[in-house]
Amino acid sequence: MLIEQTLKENIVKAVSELYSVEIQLETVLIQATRKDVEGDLTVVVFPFLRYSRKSPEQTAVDLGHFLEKNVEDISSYTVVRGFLNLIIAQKYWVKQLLEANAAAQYGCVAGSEESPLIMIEYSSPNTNKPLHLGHIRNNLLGYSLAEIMKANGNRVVKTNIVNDRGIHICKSMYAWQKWGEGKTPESTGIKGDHLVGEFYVLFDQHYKEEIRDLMNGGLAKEEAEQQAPSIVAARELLLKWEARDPETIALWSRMNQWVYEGFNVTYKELGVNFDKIYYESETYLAGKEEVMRGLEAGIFYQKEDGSVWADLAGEGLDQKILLRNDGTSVYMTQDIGTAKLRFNDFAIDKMIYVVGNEQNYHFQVLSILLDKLGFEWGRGLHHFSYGMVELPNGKMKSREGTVVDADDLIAEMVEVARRTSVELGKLEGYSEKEAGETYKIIAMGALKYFILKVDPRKNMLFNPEESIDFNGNTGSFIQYTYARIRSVLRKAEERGISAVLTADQPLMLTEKEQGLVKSVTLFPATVKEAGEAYSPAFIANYVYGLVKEYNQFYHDHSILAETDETVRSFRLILSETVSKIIKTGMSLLGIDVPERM
RNA sequence: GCCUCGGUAGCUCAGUUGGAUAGAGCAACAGCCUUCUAAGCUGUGGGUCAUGGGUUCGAAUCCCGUCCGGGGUACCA
Repeated sequence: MLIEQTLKENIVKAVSELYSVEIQLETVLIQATRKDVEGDLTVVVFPFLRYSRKSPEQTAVDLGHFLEKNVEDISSYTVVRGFLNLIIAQKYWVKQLLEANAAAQYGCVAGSEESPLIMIEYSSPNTNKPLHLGHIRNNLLGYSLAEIMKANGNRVVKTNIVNDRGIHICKSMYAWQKWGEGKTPESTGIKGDHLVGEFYVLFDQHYKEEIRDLMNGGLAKEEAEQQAPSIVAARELLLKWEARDPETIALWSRMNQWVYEGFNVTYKELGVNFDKIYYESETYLAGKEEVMRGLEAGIFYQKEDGSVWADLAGEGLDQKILLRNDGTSVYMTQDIGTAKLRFNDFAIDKMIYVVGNEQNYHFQVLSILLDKLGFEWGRGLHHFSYGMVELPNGKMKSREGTVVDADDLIAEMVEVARRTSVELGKLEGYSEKEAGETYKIIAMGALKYFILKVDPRKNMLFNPEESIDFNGNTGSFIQYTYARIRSVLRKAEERGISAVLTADQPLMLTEKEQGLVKSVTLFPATVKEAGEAYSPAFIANYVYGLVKEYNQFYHDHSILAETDETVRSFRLILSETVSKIIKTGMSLLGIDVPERM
């Protein structure tokens, strides 16, 4: 059992005995002692002054005396400026370390059949263009979130809603029909999603030209935008699609298939996957049905032109359109249908949507609408909202071509990792295949960590020139530390050194060793906290802190050369435990760690 | 206009439920490879935590105002 809990209980007892007041366990605050002050854990005594009616110093002494007497692992205490600093017996830290090292999945809670079922939606691409940097952030956050939720003992279903229908797809389809010359991924050697994306761009180019020509011919901008032949043709395709025109459907399936094959390659590179994929083309009708049901039930209302609306004035919001006057559905309609199908398919306890913060309003409304429609889970939807990725020259705009393509970025990261590794003379003796795999692990580690270490809620800046970094607070630094520990452990094995240690063995720990063990014991709380706050960044920054601390320890202490067997055993176990935590922590971020680098 | 989220070192970012003297990395400068991997370690310089008030033993953190920026705001997804 962790000592914090014992301490809290004893402080409650102490306050009761000394000052005759019963306080709540939660009001007791215990934190790690500052590095420059003697002690391990610090009790903040200020909240108790009103009960003790004494000075902070005197109150701290009262409590310190009580704890020293009543808690076995407390060896002594100091009082500095009203803070009670407890010094904990070294034996306790050794015991904690041995427990951590022996645990099968230290810091993680095993789930069961009865564990809450959490569905996490992430990725959710449109099928008219390849994935870009913004999608990468989404995918990494979603995957990591799922891993963290699992580590906290939940059952998790990862899901993806593919926006496979709509005017955007028809634009690519029309461009391909008109200018495609029968090109396919096979005939051109171009990845399917990129090929379709090229036609989307092509469409936009022609569309813009047409608008310009029409405006030169005297039309107003709005009229030109409506009358341009390309957009008229794309709309026709959409109508044909809705009417299930066989030829249109065939082209639609064919081009979407190209995109899926392309996406799957990128997903594999990113290391993300899904348990269940929904397609908008299969859910939007269910949404329409729900809206019509709501209309009949009087929850929604219809305007003269036939469009269907929700009045959310009572919620402090506006009017929201749900069906256009031609009966076609909008974004919201589809999400209603998708949500309904999901809750039919799975016994979901909690639904989490990983979607950018530009859609905060959308999810606020979705939650209310589902609630109005009588779904008791409507209010419980959780929108995991994250900020945008910005480039040095501003936002990414796909139409303006200022996007960082996911595949290009990954390829570039791998290349830089390879070059750096070769320059540093690492991986000698590795086969080309082994080395290639390691470059990939390093490259993806750098990319993933760079994105996940940032607080999801905030917008983040990505500078392609500077961000591809392998030094400092990076995934590579963490991987490097892991590889080095593994190397030490291999050497120990080669030399026939094994670690033998029990908690009772007398041991004088150095300040760095003790600090490191303390950080190790924080890991389970970190995972739990991250699970509640849904924050991979919390895990990332913890792991970095631990690794930094380990590196300092590593440079100050020899591990293998130590002559004292007890000390050497302790350091070996400490190193091994740290490496296990690195591996677990990084896996919660979806990052692999290499045995060598 | 209204709603919402941000503003911490030159740059990119941390900062647990309010706790002690605000922390890393990058960039700059100076050191450290014959030992277990130098993708590392050590040191120096760098801060009005946007700003003004409030709450209290104590505020980067909570509340209010102001300034700046992102996003949203009735038929794009």
